[in-house]
Amino acid sequence: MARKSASGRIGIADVAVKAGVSHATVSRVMNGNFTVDPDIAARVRAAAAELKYQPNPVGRSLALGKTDTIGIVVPDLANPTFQAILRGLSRAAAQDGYRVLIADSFEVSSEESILAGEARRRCDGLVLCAPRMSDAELTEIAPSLHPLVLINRTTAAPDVPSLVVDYGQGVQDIAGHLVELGHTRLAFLAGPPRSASNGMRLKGLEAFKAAHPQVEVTMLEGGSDFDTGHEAVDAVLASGATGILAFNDLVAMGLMSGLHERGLDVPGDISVTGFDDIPFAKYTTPALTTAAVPITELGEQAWHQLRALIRKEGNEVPGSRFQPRLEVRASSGPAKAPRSAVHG
Amino acid sequence: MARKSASGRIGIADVAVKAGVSHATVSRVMNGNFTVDPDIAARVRAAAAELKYQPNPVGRSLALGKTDTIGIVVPDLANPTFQAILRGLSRAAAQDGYRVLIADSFEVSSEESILAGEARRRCDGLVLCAPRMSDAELTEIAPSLHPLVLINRTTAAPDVPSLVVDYGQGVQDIAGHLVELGHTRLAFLAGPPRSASNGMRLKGLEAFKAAHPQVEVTMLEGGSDFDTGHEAVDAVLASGATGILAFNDLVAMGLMSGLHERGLDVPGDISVTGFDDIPFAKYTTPALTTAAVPITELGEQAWHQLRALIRKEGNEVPGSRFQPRLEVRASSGPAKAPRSAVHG
DNA sequence: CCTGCCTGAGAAAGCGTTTTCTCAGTTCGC
DNA sequence: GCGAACTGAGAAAACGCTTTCTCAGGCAGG
Repeated sequence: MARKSASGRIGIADVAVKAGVSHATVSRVMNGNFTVDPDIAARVRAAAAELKYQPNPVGRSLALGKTDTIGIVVPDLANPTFQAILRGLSRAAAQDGYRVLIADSFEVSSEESILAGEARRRCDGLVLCAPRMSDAELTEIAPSLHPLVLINRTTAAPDVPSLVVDYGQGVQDIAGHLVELGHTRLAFLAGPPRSASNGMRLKGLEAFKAAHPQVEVTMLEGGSDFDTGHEAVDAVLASGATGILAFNDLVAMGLMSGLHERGLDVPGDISVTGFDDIPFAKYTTPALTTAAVPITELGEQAWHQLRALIRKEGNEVPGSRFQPRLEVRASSGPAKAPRSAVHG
Repeated sequence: MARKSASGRIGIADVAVKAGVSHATVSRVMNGNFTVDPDIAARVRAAAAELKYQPNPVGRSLALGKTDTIGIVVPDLANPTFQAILRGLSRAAAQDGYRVLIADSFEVSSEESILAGEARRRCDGLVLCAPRMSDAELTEIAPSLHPLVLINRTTAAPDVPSLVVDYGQGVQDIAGHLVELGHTRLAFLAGPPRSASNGMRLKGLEAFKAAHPQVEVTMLEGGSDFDTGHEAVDAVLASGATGILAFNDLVAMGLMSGLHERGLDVPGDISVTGFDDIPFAKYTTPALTTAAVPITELGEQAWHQLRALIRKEGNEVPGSRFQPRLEVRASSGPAKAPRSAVHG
């Protein structure tokens, strides 16, 4: 049976004695160093195969100073957006032989920076996903986290590319779409107050209001999940708006569900729009009008940026801006003509 | 400025010289070893704080022989079920100070075992999620992966707890529910052939058929996502069944969407049921009747089992069986009386 | 035939920790 | 007051690997 070294596992030393060479030589063979005599190399490979030797990555990492692992910290692993980013990131990184370590901060922003630091130390680089921490804190810790890439957040710290979705433009597109359909009273069902992406939406709406003074836009407090939307029915109806911009698709779905329970028709009575275009959006009844965000691609891009940083490629650090694409489906329709105030 | 050792980062050696002690002493202080003179300990702590010293986890891992990290390999990170398991696992592990490394096999079963091995070597333990590999292969590699816990799969290999959802019982519950509603012609929209959980459902249905000879159950080929359900409309209608058991909620949603496009009413014309009770299920129109699987809890339990293994607690390795809970909602209703065979 | 270059492999020095081993310096008991 | 037990901290080994350093041996050139 395979002999074991002091510890339980087979190590480079075992292969070395079996092949009758030094561990240095085994290492050379395993790493494709061609300064080894072919015969000896073959002997080593045979020994390694027979022993089923697999180099210990921890020892390797220590010697090489790299782990072939990157970290990602997200505020909430339950959020489909972050799941999609994780997926894109993981897939792209895997293609280059990197693994990903996840850290979920559960929306407690005070933990974020510790979590990020810990994750970073175990990895070769870090992706910080829509961090909830303050700008000051972010700028402060950013240098210690390098190589670092930011998603949906920017910072003054140097050498930190950031990939951001242009939520501001997205809501303007949606609002414009609703206005074209004849809606003059809109309502925005906002997201979590600390969310930077919510802030961007609000700014976008301000711009929209400035450009369309004739349109009334009511702001409603909200959140980011189904229940938020479901519970917002009363507030939405009270606003008198006929076109609702929900913070995201989840909220929109919750809202549609709530409206349906009240016997209201979407889009007959009220038009509802989402944001993100999560996979489910196509399959709601009615199918949800939303702004599609190429979110998986975002994760993929995050890896590419991070990879450039890790490899110290001189590429100036650009970051990118992603434009949402308006996806018109069945949940938005012509504004109800005031006269046809059908009850039910 | 903080002096740096040969490498870029501050190490234990830097703290040692700053505090005027040996690195051994610094290590002792950092690890709460009380055989150090309080004055010296204070000096060390001050130096560490001033230098913002954080121990390098890789060096630590090598010395300690543990990484405080566990791995999980999933067949498809896009699948809500695996996302939920990951979430539960990650949360539970984090509470004990463990991080999780993810590996996505993208449904290519040939890669699974390599992926699992690689992940395992970097971690203290592994969770294998519904692996697609053959029983033989699983049994073969299981010992080399220990500590290992299996989800939705069992193996003959010893010391491998496995957590499985009783899908067989679940489908029987759903079928029973439909029969109670008066349905006598059912159809099962199956999942991926290689999926073990699909196999369990099939077995459950066999048992059901044996117990209810008067009920006709048609088997239809399928898959595990929306599109599968959406494309299955024709096959479903052709079967003449009035009660459809979809492989999971996603398939059910796709199917409902397709039926809706054909102008058919759910549950008026056809009852549709799902499986899993993903968060979206409550918010479809109509809300989806399904079998709720406590999936996040599954991830949590997986961690507890794995933890016991890592800590070598003698607990006999039980594994657990999770019973789905029938969740009756609006998508299932009384079977249409045969006379009212409305066309379209 | 001797010097010098070159090839190839072993010895050894890291990588950054923890931990055992060792040994000064104290304290205690007799 | 002297050896024994004890305390506390430095030296060194260990963890498993990579890589530089070193050096023996082979070969060509003068």
